[in-house]
Amino acid sequence: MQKYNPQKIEKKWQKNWYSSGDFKALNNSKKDKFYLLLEFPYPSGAGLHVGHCRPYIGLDIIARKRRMQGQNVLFPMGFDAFGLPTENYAIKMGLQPSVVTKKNSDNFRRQMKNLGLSFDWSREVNTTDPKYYKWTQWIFLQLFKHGLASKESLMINWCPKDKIGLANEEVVNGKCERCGTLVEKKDKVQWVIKITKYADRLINDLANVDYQQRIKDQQINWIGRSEGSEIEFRISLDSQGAPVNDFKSIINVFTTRPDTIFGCTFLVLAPEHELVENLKSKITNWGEIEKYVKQTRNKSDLARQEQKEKTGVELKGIKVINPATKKEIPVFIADYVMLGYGTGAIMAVPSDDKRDEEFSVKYNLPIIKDYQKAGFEDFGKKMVNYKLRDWVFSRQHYWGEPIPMVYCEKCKWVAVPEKDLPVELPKVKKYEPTDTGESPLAKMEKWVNTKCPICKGSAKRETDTMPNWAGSNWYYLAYLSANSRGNSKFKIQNSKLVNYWMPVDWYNGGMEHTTLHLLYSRFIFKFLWDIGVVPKEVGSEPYKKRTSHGIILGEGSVKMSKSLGNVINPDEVAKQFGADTLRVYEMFIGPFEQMIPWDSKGIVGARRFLEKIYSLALKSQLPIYRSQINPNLVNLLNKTIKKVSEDIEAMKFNTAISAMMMFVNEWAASAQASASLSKKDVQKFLAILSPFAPHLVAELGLKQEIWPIYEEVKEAKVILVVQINGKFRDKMEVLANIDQAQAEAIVIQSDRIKTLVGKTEIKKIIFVPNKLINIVI
RNA sequence: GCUCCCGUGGCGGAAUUGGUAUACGCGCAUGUCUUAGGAACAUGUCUCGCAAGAGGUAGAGGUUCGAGUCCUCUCGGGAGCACCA
Repeated sequence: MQKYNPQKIEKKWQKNWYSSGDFKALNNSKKDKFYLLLEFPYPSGAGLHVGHCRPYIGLDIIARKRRMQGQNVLFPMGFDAFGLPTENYAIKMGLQPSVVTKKNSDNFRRQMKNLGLSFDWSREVNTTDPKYYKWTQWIFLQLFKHGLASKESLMINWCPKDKIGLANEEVVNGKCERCGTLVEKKDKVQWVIKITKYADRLINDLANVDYQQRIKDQQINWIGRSEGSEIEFRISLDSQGAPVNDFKSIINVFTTRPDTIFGCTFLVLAPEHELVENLKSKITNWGEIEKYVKQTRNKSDLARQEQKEKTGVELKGIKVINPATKKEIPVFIADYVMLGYGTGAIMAVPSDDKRDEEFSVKYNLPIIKDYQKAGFEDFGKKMVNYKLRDWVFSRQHYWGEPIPMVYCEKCKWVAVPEKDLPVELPKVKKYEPTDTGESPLAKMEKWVNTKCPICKGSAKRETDTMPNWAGSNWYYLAYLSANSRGNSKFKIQNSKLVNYWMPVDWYNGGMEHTTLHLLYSRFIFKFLWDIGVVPKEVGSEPYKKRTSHGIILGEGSVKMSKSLGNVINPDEVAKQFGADTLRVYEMFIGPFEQMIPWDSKGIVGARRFLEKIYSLALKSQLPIYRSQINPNLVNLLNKTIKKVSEDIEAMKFNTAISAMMMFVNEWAASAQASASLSKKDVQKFLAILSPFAPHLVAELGLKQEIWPIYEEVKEAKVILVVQINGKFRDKMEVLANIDQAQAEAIVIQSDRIKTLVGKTEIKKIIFVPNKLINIVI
């Protein structure tokens, strides 16, 4: 008998699939469409590791099954290749980033093919292709034209190591999401996109999509909508005792608890609040105030969060009137109040708020514990606040999409005309980031100096580039019109294709993108829908369903990382055990959505399973194993078909495989006794196995790639569990569908039950048809 | 601090609506084939007990004929958010 040799058969079938275009999706078809999407990777120099492969294999199984079920499946792949690591690597090696990108994507593609993944490679996209980013820039122009992109001066998060500005979403615990460096605050003029205008829709429309609950929760939490009131506090007297009546004399606070207004005994402003500067002339302790404000500005966000004790300074000479009690109360600045949230000012209610209480205790301020709340729920002006910030969209680096804007002294910021897109990245010799926070493109005078599209006077190009999240905002639309590698003529406005394919039926990606790419791309899709680029009937949500996989950890449950040297390369696993073994093992290792440690010993189980199938399938072609059919095995096959069909859709790949293992164990036992399966049934089993181990099944000769239909098994006899007082005592085979009286009669006659019950009185008998009988004594 | 998730053998983990706890795999043990090896094959593998039986899903209570599953509390682990007013 031949030995299972995956290395040989896998190469053969991969060559066959990828040259024949087996996985091509049709842009029009009578079949049902099914758009299955995976987050496209950033092609790093390190290549794929086994953690990347987990979602690829999982979704590949779904794609292959749906094709067998007769659907027109679009399962595309591409590369999101702009970004810092490539730029840094290119700088180090003295290469052009585009050269590095090509090399890395080629390697990623090779590795994916090595796993037998059924991507439609004819639709591959790459975000760094000028034909692609032409449309990324086009979207930016639309945002600008609709007033959703503007250049603003603001305090941004600045990573001193990467020398780049960061969006709020890219700061994790006060540190740069990418490199972990402590983030600084920097005053900069930046392009900002008004995602906050979509905050409510981004929350509300979650009701209409099928996302895992943890994903919805995280997005809702991030957007952080809270309803409350804005309340005006008037400044009562200046330091000279004269009334102040100009606009500066009002302090607006935001509160979610207007009903606690009677308990408000002081106000607190964020130290950076503009009113502090405006009230300078009235403040008697200005020196002290100035010092505190300076201290706050120098503090990092993390240091501000970590400090345990509350600090602050009273604005002496300033008092405000509590609009409910009409009493004069003092005003403080303190760094526990943030400028970025609400109005940057709060009414402190020490009786109801822990933080205010701490502050009151420290500075000896009155705490009123007993006051009227009822009837004041609507005090002030109703207002909604969000934690979500607008999206800082400028990056001071080379390897990104140029922002297609021109600055003219006369006409100010002017959009590059659409016909002039793409604004291509110029080839530069030096593209190191600068300490001044200026983009490396700024030094390219030839490129920077241009003409104003409006007045034709001299003008300068924007030299900042877009963040690495820009290209992934619309890539699911790019796949629709992509036709072949490097030659795609993308068109974003293609209502026929968009109508046919969108929305994406099922989208899987990492949890780490929930408040980044996933949120951003939902926002951009809604915008494209609003301006009519996406047909109305498609709806304003790009993804119908979103799932997330768990990451794979190294052995001993530590993170797999280059620095720990515990990264497992799928190429090596495939070389040693075969790609099918790797596929089966990664799916069997544990629940798909759960974090799981890699176990190099466990792989052999998957390999043994496939070897067993290989030899059983070959044996089953021998006449001796055909002569006798084992009906129990046929029943089990049908149950297995049902289980595997359901489990794949629920992403319970681990239990699907365990069901197939049980079946194979029974099959092997049956074959030992020379009773086996019909040719047709062997084909059925190979069919349900094929999404998991496609090479092996192809080698064993699956005749028709059709997903088998489960045949309901009508069992004549069932196993009835017998309990006494809820404890398992016995089981017996009885005819199916017998009633309680019949069951009782049979059970009572059993010697075992007779002795156990003895002479004790039977109080009650619980009967669950075809399942269980419980005697209560 | 708030929100969510999770605690089952030596290990990864199974267990429709509450109904035989530990499926499946790894590891381990014994044996077989083999010059040898194991990524081969066979059998066994929660605890106590010779057995009958008893106990057992982090701990303590509760609901129920019956609880890994539902409720309450405690302990432990993980994730997300965070002076968010």
